[in-house]
Amino acid sequence: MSENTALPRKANTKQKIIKVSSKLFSEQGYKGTSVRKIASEVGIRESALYNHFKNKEEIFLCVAKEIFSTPFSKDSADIKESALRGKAFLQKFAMQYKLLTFDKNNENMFRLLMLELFQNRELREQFMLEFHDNNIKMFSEAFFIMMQNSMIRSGDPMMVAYEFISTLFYIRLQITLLRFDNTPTTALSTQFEKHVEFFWESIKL
Amino acid sequence: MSENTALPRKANTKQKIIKVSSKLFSEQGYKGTSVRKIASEVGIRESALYNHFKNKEEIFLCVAKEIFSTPFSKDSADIKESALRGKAFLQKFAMQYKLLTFDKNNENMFRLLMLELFQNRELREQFMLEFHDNNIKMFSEAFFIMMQNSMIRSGDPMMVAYEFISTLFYIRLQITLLRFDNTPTTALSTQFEKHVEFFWESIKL
DNA sequence: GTCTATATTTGGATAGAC
DNA sequence: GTCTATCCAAATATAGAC
Repeated sequence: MSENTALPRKANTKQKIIKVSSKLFSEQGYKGTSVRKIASEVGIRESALYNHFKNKEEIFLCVAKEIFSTPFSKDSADIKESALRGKAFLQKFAMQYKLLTFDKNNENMFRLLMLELFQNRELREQFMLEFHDNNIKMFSEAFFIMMQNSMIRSGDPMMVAYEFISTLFYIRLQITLLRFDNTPTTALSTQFEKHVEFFWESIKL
Repeated sequence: MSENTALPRKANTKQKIIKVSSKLFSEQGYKGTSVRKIASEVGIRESALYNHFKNKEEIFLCVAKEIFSTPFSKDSADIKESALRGKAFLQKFAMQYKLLTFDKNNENMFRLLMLELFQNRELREQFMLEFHDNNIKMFSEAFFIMMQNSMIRSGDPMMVAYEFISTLFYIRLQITLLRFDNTPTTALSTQFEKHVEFFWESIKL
């Protein structure tokens, strides 16, 4: 067997640090996670950590970068086309949202975001931008098109977007909270679908 | 002037500690707030703090108690009556919710709740109960009554309750985030009202 | 790149005088 | 109830040998 069958070991210490930190930060928060704990869980001494990162802050920033690296494809090019599919468009988005909610890695990053939201101004601004503004913008466009095509009742497209998104976020927060305590989320597992159903009934013509 | 014109001074040290801690915890979180900072802001030595509280944890618990002491009157006795008022009932609740959102003290407690939500299991459970379950229960009742009286389209009352509450929460979170950075909330100031408008249009018969 | 050793700071908490 | 003094533990970070 060649020496890199599984992992290149040494060269990947940095990756391992990121992975471990990612887990710890998302469970205990920034203040609650000590460099000691990170090092010990990685299996090296604290001093060795500083060969890979300047300080604790830099480790955090490296981890935090991943929070907003969501693989949501929002090609505003084909929004027009997608919007014409009406309910199916909403369903597709809600399903992607659901997948993210239950994806282990995205779940951790979402938890980290919530944990540090009020501790980190930059995180707040990015949250507003990526979680809110961008989605509002996209859905405003979509709902506007639906209105033009008499698929839904007319009104302020941005308002409709706001209503649609807010509930998705709330469901995600609730599920993430329950899962953190290993509480079953069965009652909520179909909430995303139900939301789309209810919402479409509310706006369709 | 008698000696208790303004404040009884000594006897109220405990109250001052609670007030100061309340502010600090809600800004920096539990870990981010040191007993040193609390004592210094109160104007006493750390050791003196321990005459009033056993330890830091006890101070926090004392502060945290206030989080759920919301003065929401939910006399389930007059729910029946209130529900019959339909839209006005939703408006009234939304306005109370709005007041809480902008009330300085409630704002701090809400921020503290969000800050420690993923750090404190008991807080999570209380959040689920007080912020979610109780409201869902009340609104389920109310919407059920409205359905029976053909005021709104029929469906699962709990689902309708969920949709109504989730957006309120989202608005509150967003406003609290903005205000933490002293960002103007003008764009959101009427969001509660708009939500009720949109929502009522969605369900009314 | 990792280790041992150590510097330095900060934080929670107690003892005992007043 | 508050103060001074002090203790102890934990945490971030660096120096220098291997």
